[in-house]
This record gives sequence, C-alpha cells and structure tokens, in this order.
Amino acid sequence: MEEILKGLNCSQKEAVIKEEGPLVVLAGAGSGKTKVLTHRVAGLVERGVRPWEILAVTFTNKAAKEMKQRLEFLLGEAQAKHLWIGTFHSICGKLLRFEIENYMVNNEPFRQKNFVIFDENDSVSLVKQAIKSENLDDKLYKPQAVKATISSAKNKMIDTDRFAATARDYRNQTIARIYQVYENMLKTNNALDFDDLLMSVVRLFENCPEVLEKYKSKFSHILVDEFQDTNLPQYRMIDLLYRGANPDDKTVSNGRSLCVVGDIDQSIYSWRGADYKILLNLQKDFPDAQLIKLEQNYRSTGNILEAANSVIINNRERISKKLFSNKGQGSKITCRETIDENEEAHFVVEKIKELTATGQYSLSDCVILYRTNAQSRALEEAFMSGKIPYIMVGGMKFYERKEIKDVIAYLKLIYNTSDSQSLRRIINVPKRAIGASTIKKIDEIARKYSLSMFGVIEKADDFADELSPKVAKKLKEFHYLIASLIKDCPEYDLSEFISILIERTGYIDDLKQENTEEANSRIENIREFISVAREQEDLGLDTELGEFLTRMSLISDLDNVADNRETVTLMTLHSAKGLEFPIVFMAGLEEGLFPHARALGRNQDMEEERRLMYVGITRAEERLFLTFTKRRLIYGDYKYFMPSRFIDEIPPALVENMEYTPPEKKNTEKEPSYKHSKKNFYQQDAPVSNTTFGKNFKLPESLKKSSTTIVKNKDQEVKTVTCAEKPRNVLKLQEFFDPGTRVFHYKFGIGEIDRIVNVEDNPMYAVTFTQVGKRFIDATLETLKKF
DNA sequence: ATGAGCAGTGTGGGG
DNA sequence: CACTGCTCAT
Repeated sequence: MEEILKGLNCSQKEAVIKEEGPLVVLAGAGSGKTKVLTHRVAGLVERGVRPWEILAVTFTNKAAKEMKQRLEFLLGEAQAKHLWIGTFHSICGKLLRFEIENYMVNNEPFRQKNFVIFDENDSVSLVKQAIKSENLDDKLYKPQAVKATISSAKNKMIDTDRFAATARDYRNQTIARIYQVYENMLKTNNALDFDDLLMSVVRLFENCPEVLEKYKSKFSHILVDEFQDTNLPQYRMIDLLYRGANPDDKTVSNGRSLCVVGDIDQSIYSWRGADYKILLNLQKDFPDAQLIKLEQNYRSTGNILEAANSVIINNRERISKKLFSNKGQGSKITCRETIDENEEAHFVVEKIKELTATGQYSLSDCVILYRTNAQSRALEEAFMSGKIPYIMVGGMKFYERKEIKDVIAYLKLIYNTSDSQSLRRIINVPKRAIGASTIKKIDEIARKYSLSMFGVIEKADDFADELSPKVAKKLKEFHYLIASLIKDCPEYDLSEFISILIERTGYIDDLKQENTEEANSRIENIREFISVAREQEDLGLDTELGEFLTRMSLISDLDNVADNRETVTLMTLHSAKGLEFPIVFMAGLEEGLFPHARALGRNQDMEEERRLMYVGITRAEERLFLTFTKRRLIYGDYKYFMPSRFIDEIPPALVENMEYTPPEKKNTEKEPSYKHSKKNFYQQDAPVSNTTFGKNFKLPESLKKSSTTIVKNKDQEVKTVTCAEKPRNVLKLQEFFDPGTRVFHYKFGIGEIDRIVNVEDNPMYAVTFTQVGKRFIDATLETLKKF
C-alpha cells in the first residue's frame, strides 16, 4: 500500500484510500486523476479485492489501454488481465454478447446473440430507407437530421411509444413513424446502433432482475472516468450496477464502492446527450457520497493556467474552482493573426521548425488543435510541403475506408445473415451483374414474406415468378459463395479466413485487374487489415468473429495513436480531451468557427464552447500558440471573420502578440518565402519526403505515376514491378530483403525488417518503422527500398 | 447492368 | 470545393 501511495498528494491519497461507499472526485485539468484511478484500482486489489470484481469505465479505448498498461505494471499481468476496463460502449457490447437473449420483448428475444453493430453510416442509410418506405420526402426529412433526433431520443431513454405519445406537432409525429420503422428494421437486421448498446443494457437490467443481480454482485467496485460526459443511459447503468433496482437498499455499501471522477469545466459532449448536471446532482442522489477536490495542477505553467482560469470564469454554470500550479510563470502565450488559412498553417509549420531546430523540443511534443475537421486540410498541405511528418487523428478512420468496410461487410453478413445492410453493400462488389433493380426486387420480396434479404436469395427458386431465371442463377452463385464461407469460417484462424474470403469473393483479383495506384493502395490496406487480425490473434485477443466485429465497430482512430513517434499530431479539440503536450497550437480562433456559428446567441452552447476552449488551453504544458485568420475558404469561397471572443477573455498581460505584417513591408525581414509567393511554396519541394503522412494522404496529381508505385531515389537502384495488364501473371524474379535490412517506405518512413511472413500466399515484410511502429508491407509490390 | 457526366447540397464534435 | 445521387447513353 505504501508503494501505491508514494508520490500522491493528500487529496489524491484520500481518494485512493477510501474503501467503501460512493466517492465523487472533482478533478481539475492536469490534477492527476488518471493516477488516482489507477492507484485506486491497484489499492483495492492489494487489499484483497479480486480483479474481476472491479469495473473501470473510461471514455476512450486509448485511455482504457493506458490504464490497463499502468495496472499491468503496478499489479502484474496475471492480476491485471482479469480487470474489466473499457469504454461504456465496449463493455456494453461485451455484456450484451452474453446476455442479450435474456432481454425479452413480447415473448421473443430483443436480439439474437449474434447481433451486429451498425455504425453511423449504416444507421443513417437505414433511416433513409425507413423514410422512403413511409413514402416521405427525404428532402423534407433529411436522414441525418432524423437520425440525430432519434439518437437524442435514445440518449434520453425515450422509446418509440413515448416518442409518439409526446410528439406535439406533425413533424414529430412523422418522425415518430420513421423511428418506429427504423427500430423494426434494426430488429430484422438483428442489429444495434451505437445508442442501442447503452440503452439495451439498461433495459436488460430493468427487465431482467436475475441478470442485474448477477452483475451487481459481480462488480463490487466501480470506477468511472470523465463522469461529466456521462449521459442518462450510462448513468442509469452505473446506478443500477451499484445500487441495484432498489435505491433505498442500505446494505449496498457493505464492502462495495463507486468512484466517479470528473470536471464539469471539461464537459464538452452535451450534443450527444451528456449532462454534467448528473455529476452536480450526484450528492443529491447519493447523500452519503464523499467529495474530494483535486486542484493542484501538475501539467501547465502559471501563465497557461491563469489564461485557462480567466476564460472559464466567464461561465455562469459551474462550481467555482481555481487551479494552481507550482511550475512558475513560464513563457507568455503567443497570439498570431494571419491573412488566410494557408498562411495560418504555414505559420504553424515554421514555428514548429523553429522550436524543434535547437533540439529542445521534438516534433512529438507538438499538437495542433482545431474546432472542425474541415480545418485540417490546409494544415495537412502545409505540413506536406514543409516536409514535417504528422499524424492526423480522426478524419477518415482506417475502418471507414471502402475496402475495409467491404471486407467487414462480408464478415458481418457471414456472422449474421440477417444483416441486409451489409448484404446490400457487397452483393455486387466485385461486380456480379446483380444491379440496383434486382436488389430492389429482393428487398420487396423480403418485406412481403418477412424474410431477410439473404433469406430471399437462399430461396430464390421459390420466387420464380418474381425473379427471372437469369437473375436467380446469379443469386444462387452468390448464395453458394456466402454459404461456403459460412461453412468454412469455423475451420480457420480469423486472419486466414479473411485471406480465403478475399480470394474466393474475387475481391483482390478485381482490384489487381484495375491496376491503378488507388487499387494497389486498397490491396495494401486489406493486407494490413489481415495483419491486424493476425496481430490480435498473436496478442491473444478473442478473435471469435463476433468479438472481433464488436471491437472493429467500436475502435476509434484516437486509439491507434501510438506514443513516442517522431511526428506532429493534428486533431480536433474534442479528441484532445485527456491528452497533454508541451507545445499546443490552437488554430482558427474566430467568431463563427470557435465559438462555432451554431453556438452564437445560445448561452448554453456558448458555455460549452468555452469549456472546449478551456480543455484546449489546459492541454498545454509549456507553450501555447493561438492563431486566427481574417478570411477562410468555406464551401469554396472566402468568408471573413472576427477574432474569437475567447482571445479577449485572456488577460493581455499574459499574451504576446505577433502582429500580422502586410506583405509589402516584409521584404526587409528574414521571414520565410511563403509569404511572398504562395504558389512557389507549394511547387518548390515536390518529391515525396521521408515523412509520415496522414491517413488521408493522397499523392499530388503531378506525382502520380501510372506504371509503378515506387518513387525512385536518385542514387539507389530500385527494381520496380512493371505492371502489365495482368500483373499477377508477370513472371517476377524478385529478390527479397533480408530481415534486419533498413528500409524506406513512401508512407511510413524509415524502418527495419523484422521478418518475412506469408499472408494468403503473399510474402509480406513485417517492418518496425520508427514513426508508425509495426506494419506489414506487401513484398511483391516492392514499395520498400533499401535505406 | 454499368459508367460517365452533371446538378444540387452540405460540415460541429464522436462511439 | 467535394461528395452524392440522378440521368442518359452504351
């Protein structure tokens, strides 16, 4: 225990020690709340609590992973692996996989246990189908907007009946109809959307006392991180797990505990139903709760902290709290106005070059935060031109790419043939001459006979008067393909099975025929996906298809951000929650962008914007740069902006302004050349550099080559595969690099080959890159060159 | 059934 | 600007 308490301050110790009952920790930014949580878990285990009795809920998978790692260190792997650590969504997914069939609605299970999870795209397109099937105009009822309404209802635990009953106007009554149809469709697809994961667990607990009792007695100690971002179903779930169905039960606290950690100043997810009032009201719900405040900040310098404090005091709805630091004043905050988003981006790039030039800071010390994803484009371009490696969090996620979604759709269909969404996605990919009209017909038959679309295809012969023999033949072929895969799936490891899948479906062949840069990169991505599966097998993760698919649905891009990479990080302010960096740039501080236009004039929303500002500022340890521009390209034309009010809320004494210098005055200064000629700046350094580019990275048009995928290096002989029409039949006398060879990859930079492995009969290099870590690279594509 | 070309519309953030 | 969806020709 002494070991565990070492290095903690008084309040932190108190929070770690408390044995029984409810505990609320109000933890300011950088006050060591993660430390409190992990040490609390370690302390419990040390006191004899069994690891599997502890449930720790975090906000992101990344945070969960970090916590797990720290606990492996503190407790050893043997103990740590039994802990239940995860996000609400992943824990719900796991729990439902076991228990969902116990939740009965009208005498049948709410879902079968092989349910699939629909992501946002699937859900929106399902809503769209629902709108169409109700013969409504999807211009009047925009699928996205309707989905958002349904989602917010679900986050308030409002089911279809109650939604219909409380719908006052015609529009909402119509949405109620769509909601009902949408729910029916989810059910026929045996699918859940993200919101359902949470809501279903609550309903399960409410409707099934035995199941609740089972988990209530299992989890005697519950910890929740980032509690200010909890929504109603999440809170209900925690409340039910801790107190059970009877909140007045006084024996609850016997040897049990609930510890929630949060900071209402960092509540930034109200738009998805989170409500910091849940945290504020916790002492009402739990009168015996102990309250601990952590106010010492161990992260930021005085100036940064003071800026954060001065901004957040403008919010009216908050508990007064003032963070203090013992790090000294530190540097002033730098504020910079630029002419447009390109100059803003170049300022950031040049500043980073300057800060890292002396070796005092490394690229991984720097982060650029912005309000909207759209802002990333100009920044990315500037980093590419400036040859600074960067990694972008968010944006296009790995599993959101077409080819990955396609492969996952195959897997989902194989796992759960009721999933007509996935079937629609891949029934004609690659082309099988099954077009839109056929799909429509299948859908109609499916509705008529209450079958899944796959069910219709299975029984294609029975619908001879509706499907022509030609079509039926094609469908039978497709059915045979899927059926054979279903049959063979259990016989193989997952990674092997995926190889077989892309082989038999002809997916890779199809891409190979295409023989374009894009197709090759898709092939690479699929191979990487196979490697992900393989790696998960190696790590001993559960690669049973259902578990794997759940994990893939819930993984977020942030989770893949590895540490210690020599790259700058780009991300939204929302993604940055819980992270810290020595140097922080906040870009786009303009009225209408940040605070966002949709928050102007609405006080509640404005306060949330301000909390977002607070989150941004408090990510910084040593240096903080704020930038804003006069004009910005939106929808293709320029809009003009005023500086953000949040800048004015920082005391001028803390700020050092770097005024914008008009171009004509600049000749005498030693400013970078980009200010003179934007065009030149983009054109000057064309060749691909040894940098890591973001996942959205596309080669500039000028660099695209049709015949090879390798960018040649002047002084290095590189063999390139000359791609004929059928590249796979070209006789290749290829020499492979040996393990240990230092290599260069156009996307991942420099690395070293660990070994050569075969993935679906394709040689692949397992390479550890300095910047992106371990990757599998197709050896036949020869994208690697000796370094 | 498929693909090219055009018109219309949209971006707040994320599991 | 970028993406989707629709129309029309093949």
